[in-house]
Amino acid sequence: MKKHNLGSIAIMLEKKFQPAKVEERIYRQWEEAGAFKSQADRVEKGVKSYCIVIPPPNVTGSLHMGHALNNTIQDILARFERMRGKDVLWQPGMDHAGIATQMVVERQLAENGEPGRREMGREAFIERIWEWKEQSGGTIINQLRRLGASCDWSRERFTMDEGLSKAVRKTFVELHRAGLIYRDKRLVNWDPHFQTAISDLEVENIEVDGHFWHFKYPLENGETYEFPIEHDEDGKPTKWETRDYISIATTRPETMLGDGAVAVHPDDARYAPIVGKKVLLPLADRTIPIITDEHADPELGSGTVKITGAHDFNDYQVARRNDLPLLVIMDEKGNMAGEIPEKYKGLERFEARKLIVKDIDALGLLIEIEDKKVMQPFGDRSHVVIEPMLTDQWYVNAQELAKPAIKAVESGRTRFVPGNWDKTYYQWMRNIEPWCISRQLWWGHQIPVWYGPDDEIFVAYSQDEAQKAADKHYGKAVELRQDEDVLDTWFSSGLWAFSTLGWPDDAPELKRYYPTNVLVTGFDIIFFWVARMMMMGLHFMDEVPFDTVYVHALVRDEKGAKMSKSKGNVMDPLDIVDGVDLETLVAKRTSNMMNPQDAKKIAKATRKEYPDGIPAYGTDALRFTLAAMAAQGRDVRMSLSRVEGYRNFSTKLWNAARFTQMNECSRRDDFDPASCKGAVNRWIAGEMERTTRTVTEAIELHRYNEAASSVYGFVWHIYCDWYLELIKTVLTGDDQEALSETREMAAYVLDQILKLLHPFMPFITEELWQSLAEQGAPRQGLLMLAPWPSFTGLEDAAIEQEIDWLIRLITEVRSVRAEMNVPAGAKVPLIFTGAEAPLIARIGRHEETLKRIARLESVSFQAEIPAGTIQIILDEVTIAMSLEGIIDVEAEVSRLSKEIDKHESEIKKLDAKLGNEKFVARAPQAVVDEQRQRKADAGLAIEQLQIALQRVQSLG
RNA sequence: GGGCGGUUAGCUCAGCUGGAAGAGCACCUCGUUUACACCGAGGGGGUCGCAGGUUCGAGCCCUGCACCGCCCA
Repeated sequence: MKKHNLGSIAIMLEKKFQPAKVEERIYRQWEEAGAFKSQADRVEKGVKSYCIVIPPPNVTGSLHMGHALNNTIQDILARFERMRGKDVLWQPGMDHAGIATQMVVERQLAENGEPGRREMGREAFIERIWEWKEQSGGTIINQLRRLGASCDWSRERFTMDEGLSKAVRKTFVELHRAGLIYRDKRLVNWDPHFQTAISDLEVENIEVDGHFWHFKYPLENGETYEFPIEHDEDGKPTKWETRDYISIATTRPETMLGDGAVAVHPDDARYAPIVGKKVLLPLADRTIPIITDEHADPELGSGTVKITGAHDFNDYQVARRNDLPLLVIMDEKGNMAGEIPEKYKGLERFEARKLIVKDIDALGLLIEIEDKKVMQPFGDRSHVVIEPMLTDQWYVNAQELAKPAIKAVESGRTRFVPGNWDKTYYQWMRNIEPWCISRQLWWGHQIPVWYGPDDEIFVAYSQDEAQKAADKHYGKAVELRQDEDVLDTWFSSGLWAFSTLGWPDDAPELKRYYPTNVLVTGFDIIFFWVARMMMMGLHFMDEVPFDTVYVHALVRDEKGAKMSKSKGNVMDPLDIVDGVDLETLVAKRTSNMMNPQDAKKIAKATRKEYPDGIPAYGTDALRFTLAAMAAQGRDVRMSLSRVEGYRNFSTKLWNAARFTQMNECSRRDDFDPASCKGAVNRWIAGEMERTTRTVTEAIELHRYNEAASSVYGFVWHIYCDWYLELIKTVLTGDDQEALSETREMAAYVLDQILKLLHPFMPFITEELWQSLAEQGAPRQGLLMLAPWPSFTGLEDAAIEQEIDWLIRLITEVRSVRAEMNVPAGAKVPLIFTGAEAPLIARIGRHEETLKRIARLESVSFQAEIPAGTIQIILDEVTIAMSLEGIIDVEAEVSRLSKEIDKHESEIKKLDAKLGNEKFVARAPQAVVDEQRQRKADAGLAIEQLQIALQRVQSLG
């Protein structure tokens, strides 16, 4: 390497970017500079605000690929808008995750052999959770820092904070006063493990191998009827049998003890004779009626359905319609209870099932057991079978709140990107059910409801206030007890977009940042969260919480499978950043498994897929991969080869910077790219303008993949492949004027590249920005806070055409050399024929470069094509390469013939088009002209190629 | 059953308003040229799922079908 005098301060860049060495330092610099901070008090004219609220990760959570994608996109937007001069607030925080957190701490207590939650009591347990939160909660927040997330951490919020809790209480009280929160007894999804109600959304319906048990329910008093058992072609019964029972089928035999009726379809003729009669419910020793209801499907099984109103959602509707009793036959643990025979009381529900089937069989009433796939509901946290249960709970009238929320999207006040997600939103919102908000947990916002001695309800902001109201109501001091339940975590998350900004207080942030600009989220929580924020935001703020909801894809594994612990295909984003050895990876994937029996299989697959573990690629490579793959409306398949490719890209950029450094490409403060005289410099200025525009527009439109690939292509295939190659002659030449212009331009363009790339690759760009500061004019500050580039007027069609021609020429020469197996070191003469003055001048401008890059011995002009040469046809000129002694005539004939074929088939296609009168008549003139021009060009090329062909053939 | 999406190079995917089928990776050949082998140069590779239709013209618009995925019931 040639030594340059760079002065005493400049230290040559290392050969490669080393993320592990740099990332932490850079992040600290940003934080120390206060670069992430929003400035609600900034009053300069024209400074616009830009706000994103983070989808609050769960306090128990740790970073997965979904978070990495979600937060990379948010960070791209935050950094982009910050550089565009906006006052950006990216509001971070976490939610308290009622069930999950309680579960974690309870498990910890059990592992330590400490007293359980109930033994220690509510207050002590909650204290314990806070302790846990301080020590090990929120690991995800630090992991987000590793991703480079530029959140305003000084404003971090937690849904259990005092401020947010105040917001929750106010919301509850006001909705209650408005009649939009009420208490009701309905069927809920009951989780027998956690012993709490959960929402529909926390229930996963999974298809499992189950059974259809067919029982006989005998008719009361031994009555009989004729039941058709054979039919003719028209479906008319031809044979009957006498039955003294009705046949029912169930997937859940244990619920039969709670049956209130047997239903048949009103049009089902088979059962018409016995409708209204009663059957004797086996084991339970009571009778139940045979009723008609549309719910019974004549096609399914025997066409009858037993109705257990208190333990099935469909049956519940039937029971209500038909005024049937709702018999609760299980307790909160899922054990049999209530008005049932003694022998079943206290039995666990699946034990009870076995016994009941056995007992029915013993009575001779079991007809058959059919194998059947059944959809079974499971708690998404507890993984136990969810039990529909009839309980008293608090509800939000979601139907009412949904009305304005639907309207807001219909009218475009909030817009989904990509647009088709609004259908999902509508579908959910228009069929919304009452929202059960109470949870039988301890961790969360305790419901601000107090009960008097006679269960009179007092809803208030505080105990004091409730007490006052109660004392007034009763006319004396009474003892109140607060509702023991807490609110659904999503109740507080629903307020997130404004509670984090200070509501209900009159905070400056609320005024400045609400409504927020964009919400970035995965489609899986449109229901959970987006819908609820829309409802709450519109109700309490009278304004939508965000203008745009950008819905990104799910991150899947390389094969397209959803990442999950149980499949053992989870990839930890930080393992891609930092690298991980095989044993650690295997251990991670096989620990704390729900199905430990899968561990072996998963370990084996992991060893096979990553025999050497995963190398460290750094944060920038991961982020760029996610951005480049985040095309709208598509899932992201995480592929390490893509990450590797983008890691290579960062190395490429790094080395381009090294190159400029070695060549003393120093920045000049007042440099104006429009001032350049050199053709190559003017050309790169135009390309830079185009790329800047594309990247800017693409980010604005949330086309992250397009922005990423545009800047990628510019850096690698324009700046590195061509620009830096084309300027090498100037850099080593002695034209001082051209040299300084070129050095300044090279440095200038690199600076713009760093800016354009910064939102995607914040670390390497900031590092280079600072390293290159040592050379040339002093930096004003961090790249993170540097202004986003914007150019006009640098594009020049003539220059573009010139450099494009030069590039095509070089490519042609290289291609011929490769095909003719000209040794890489061999320099050959190049002879132009048919070149007119402007072209000769153009060639003159690039002669040195041309000779260097195309490995030419000389460039000359002649009237005739010399013998013993190979010809290249480029537009109107024929270019001869003198390859005396090394021409492979056969290869050349085949090369030229192939070229001719290509043009001929092109002409054929064009002829077909142009020969079509309708095309000529109806297509736009410009299109027709273009086709004609193309045909002319192809014809000319063929002519020249044929001449070349003849010459070569004459050699052989 | 209802809804949404997908099917383009060996793989992963772009392709926006209909007007010359693209990228990355992989593959083949060559290569110590003043940044980079995590590199450079050159090259091969496509019935755009199938069948109709609209249009001067369809990967793109319409209809039907097949297969795959997701959500809801």
